[in-house]
Amino acid sequence: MRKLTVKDVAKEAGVSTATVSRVLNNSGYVSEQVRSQVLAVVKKLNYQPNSIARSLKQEKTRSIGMIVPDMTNSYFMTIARQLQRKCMEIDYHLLIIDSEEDPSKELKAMQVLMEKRVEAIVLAGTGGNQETIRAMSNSGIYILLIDRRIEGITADVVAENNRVAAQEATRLLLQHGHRNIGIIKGPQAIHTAVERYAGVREALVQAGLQVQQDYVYEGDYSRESGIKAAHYLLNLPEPPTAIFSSNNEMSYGLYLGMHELGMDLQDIEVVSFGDLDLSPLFHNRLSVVQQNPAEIGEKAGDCIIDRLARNSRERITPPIVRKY
Amino acid sequence: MRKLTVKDVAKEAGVSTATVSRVLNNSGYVSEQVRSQVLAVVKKLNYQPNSIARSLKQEKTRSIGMIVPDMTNSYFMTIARQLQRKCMEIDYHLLIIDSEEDPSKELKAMQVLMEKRVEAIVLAGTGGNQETIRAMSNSGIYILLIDRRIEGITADVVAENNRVAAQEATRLLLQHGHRNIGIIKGPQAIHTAVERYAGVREALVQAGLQVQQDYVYEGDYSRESGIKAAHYLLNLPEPPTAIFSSNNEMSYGLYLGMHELGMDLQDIEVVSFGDLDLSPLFHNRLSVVQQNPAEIGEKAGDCIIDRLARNSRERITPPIVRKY
DNA sequence: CTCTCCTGTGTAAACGTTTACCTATGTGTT
DNA sequence: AACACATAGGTAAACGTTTACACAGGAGAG
Repeated sequence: MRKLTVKDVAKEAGVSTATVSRVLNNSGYVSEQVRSQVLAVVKKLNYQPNSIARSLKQEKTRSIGMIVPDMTNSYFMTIARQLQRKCMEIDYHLLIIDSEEDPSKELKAMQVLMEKRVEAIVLAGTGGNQETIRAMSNSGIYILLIDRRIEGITADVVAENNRVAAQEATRLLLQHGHRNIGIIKGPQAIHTAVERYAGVREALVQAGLQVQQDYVYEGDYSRESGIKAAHYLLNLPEPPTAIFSSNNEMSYGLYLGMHELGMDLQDIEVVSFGDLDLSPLFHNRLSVVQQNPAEIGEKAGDCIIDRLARNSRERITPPIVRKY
Repeated sequence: MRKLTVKDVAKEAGVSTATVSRVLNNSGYVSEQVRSQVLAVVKKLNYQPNSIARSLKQEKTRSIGMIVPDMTNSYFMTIARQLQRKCMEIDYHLLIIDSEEDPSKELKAMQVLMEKRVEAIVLAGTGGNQETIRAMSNSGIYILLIDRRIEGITADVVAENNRVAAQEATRLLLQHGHRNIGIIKGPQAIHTAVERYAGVREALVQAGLQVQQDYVYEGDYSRESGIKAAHYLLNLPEPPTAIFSSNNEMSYGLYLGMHELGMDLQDIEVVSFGDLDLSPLFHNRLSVVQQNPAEIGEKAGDCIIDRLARNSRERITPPIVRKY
């Protein structure tokens, strides 16, 4: 029950291994006669080429790596799915690793991907490991940042325009007459969190208000921190009448916290970055900034294909920065 | 900027490639002197071994494949995360592919994994491809079914006891006095759906009731089908006073549907398989069957390690069927 | 009729590792 | 002194592909 090799096929078909390879790869010249003969044998023996050997010889692994900060978050996995589809189309495969928002795990992941000789890395980073990222980029591997920019790294980026979106979300609250707005911001190591917070501040300043630090709570994008934020903000002497929440997990936490406090969910107007399941049920008092992960995945795939197509190596182009 | 090989390291360190390899793998004898010398060179040149070449020579890829029916579903990805952790521990990596609940994509995925020479496949199947699965299993690769059994396939399975859980969930509704219970069941090609439906029926029969087909709606585990189910069940001449929903996505749909119909969410008592985000907010009228994906991932990892540890190949043991 | 070029096929050398086998020391035991 | 055995390290052959090169026959051009 040993695995078959190209030699077995060659022998059975009465040709050389070179010919078998040519048939399998549609390369070089091979007569129609022999071609079908070989294919018949392949089918008969149920031969499956060893892609490891192929990769070694061709010095191409036909694989790309992806590092996400939370594998259980459907936002990132929607990106991943779209990317995987694109990869499949060009016969590549996607190797997904979860960094769990932990820079040291991220580092490990990058090393693994390097050893696996992936041809590109799609990275939604934790914000750390700048030196390693730079080193890898210099060593020739294509690095594409998604969702989050990373400070000090110049590379292609596919991301949403968090700042403008946050501005608009904030303006919505202002238009509804709120002047006392609570802010649940994300961890300031993460680019999206910084951008969103900046957007909120800008909108407030434009409206002639100033940001009161008392009304800002820094969470870590987790549900638990949303609960804490709720307890903090809603127990202020003069609680906010509206809250901006920087991501959906924290918004879940916010609602859970309100529930713990015995409040009616409608007591506060909320605007959340990222959709919530069941959000339609809250629609009178909840607005969300719709994100479009599928589109990010799509565009990331295009970037990758673009780069891999031109056999790379030669050009040292300035990074293309794409914002959507 | 060519990639370094073991030869480069050997030359630089003034030793043979064999010695370098021995150092890197902690195998065979090598003096402390030479060892540190080699390691210094490795560090200095920033050499990274090519795991492709290693895999080829060793005929081990140190990789395992996983096929899930929905990559964006946090249930499966929680399993995946746990599994990936386990894999990392033993220096394996996990290759995750999304079948999107589509048997033909599943087939493609299996072929890719075979060519990649993964050492095991963890499969949450679509219910199809029995012949291929059998063939692969016969060809020596270890196949571990998770979450869902597959008809006609004998293999190790790590799954929850859906039937008993569904029974208990149903009994809860019965205890609350409901006699008119709507059922949203899942696609009958999928094992979990069959089991859950069976559990519900059993509980009803035990209570001396009989299943009325009018009150059973077959969805496809998607949110949309949950919405349709709501419209169907709640527009019956005599609508149910309680509903059993076979998975969480359909439960989301159910609530969205109720909302569309202008109903109060509290009008109906619901028991759902699989937790919902924000479910605490509904607690008076919603109960959920808590699932434990992390535990499934954990146990699946154990199975894999177990099997890989004994160098396999020799034993033809009867499959271990594990139910949790 | 010769020269060139296209077609079809085989031979063997890579790709970058690991490892079986060999040789050479030293060290302790009898 | 003779032997066994542990230590240390080199040589070269694999692993399963792809592909550069070589060669041969046939066709078309001059």
